[in-house]
Amino acid sequence: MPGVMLGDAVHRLMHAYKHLLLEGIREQQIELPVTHIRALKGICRTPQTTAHSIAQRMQRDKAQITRALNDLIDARLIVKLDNPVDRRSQLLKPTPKGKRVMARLDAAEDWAVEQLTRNLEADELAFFLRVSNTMADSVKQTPTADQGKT
Amino acid sequence: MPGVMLGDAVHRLMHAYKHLLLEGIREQQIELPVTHIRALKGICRTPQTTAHSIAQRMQRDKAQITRALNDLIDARLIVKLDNPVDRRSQLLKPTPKGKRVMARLDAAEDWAVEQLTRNLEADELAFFLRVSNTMADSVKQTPTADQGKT
DNA sequence: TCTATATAGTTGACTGTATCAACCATATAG
DNA sequence: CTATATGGTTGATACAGTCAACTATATAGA
Repeated sequence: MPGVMLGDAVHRLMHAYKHLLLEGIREQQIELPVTHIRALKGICRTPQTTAHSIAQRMQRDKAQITRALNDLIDARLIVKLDNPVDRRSQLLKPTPKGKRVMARLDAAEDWAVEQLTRNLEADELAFFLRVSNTMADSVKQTPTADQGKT
Repeated sequence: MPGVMLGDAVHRLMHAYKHLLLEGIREQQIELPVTHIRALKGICRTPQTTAHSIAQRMQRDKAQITRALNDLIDARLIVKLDNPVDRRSQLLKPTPKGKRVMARLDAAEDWAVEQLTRNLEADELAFFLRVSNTMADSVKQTPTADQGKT
């Protein structure tokens, strides 16, 4: 009967990760919520990104992305450039400052992940990732309440 | 470099679980946020529970618990009884209605877990739980934010 | 006993996360 | 040209999490 335990396990893990990450980030003297960090990471990692593609990759509501992006722009971490092929959207690009912050963010995340996984072997972590993604993916197959929103 | 992937994996899984759970709950025609459900479950499972012990078990802020408990009381799902051994606290007990709701909640959660784990073997799930808990637990060993703070 | 401190719980204020619906501008199919 | 789809913005709202101040009771120590 793992029914009860799975929910708690996920919840606990989520908090553990989030708090470690925030701790690492504070150490880097950066003040950004986790959502913003994830968005910035997406932008730094993929060139030619738009708000839409970020929203898709993060599987988040585009409204949330818009607001996170605005904060990142206010903080001078990213800029919007006109998209030559579609005037509705803009391409997102990190500023030099954004890249510097990203580097420190990566360090913070590495540290957080290291804390989280220090009692694990590499193969255990790989296994975890595989199973975790299998579970997350199995939602998409859900027949009921399928609204297919992208 | 699993650094990046772990965060996303946890995030994705958390959402998948939450949404499945809420979907199952809606199907049972119950309207309760996840926090409330987790609190109610804690109360139903353990006799002689207090707000404090719920907060501890869920690792949540006691303020949050207070409010969730109030909602559960308003919904006539639990009651507070005077604690004979400590007049500062009250014992929490599900009402008959609370127990009935809990049963349906269990069904909803079972369904959600089943959706989530349908592509997994039992041993994979067990392994996942072990690894997940190992990670969540490793936070507690953290030398508490003492990493070369400037 | 009186006092200090710890604990259980409540409340207010605030931040962050997630979602929905309405809306604007541009793109594109017919 | 019109209808519709898409990218993005905004407002509103609900949930989640946290912190600090506060009340009341409990308990240890001088």
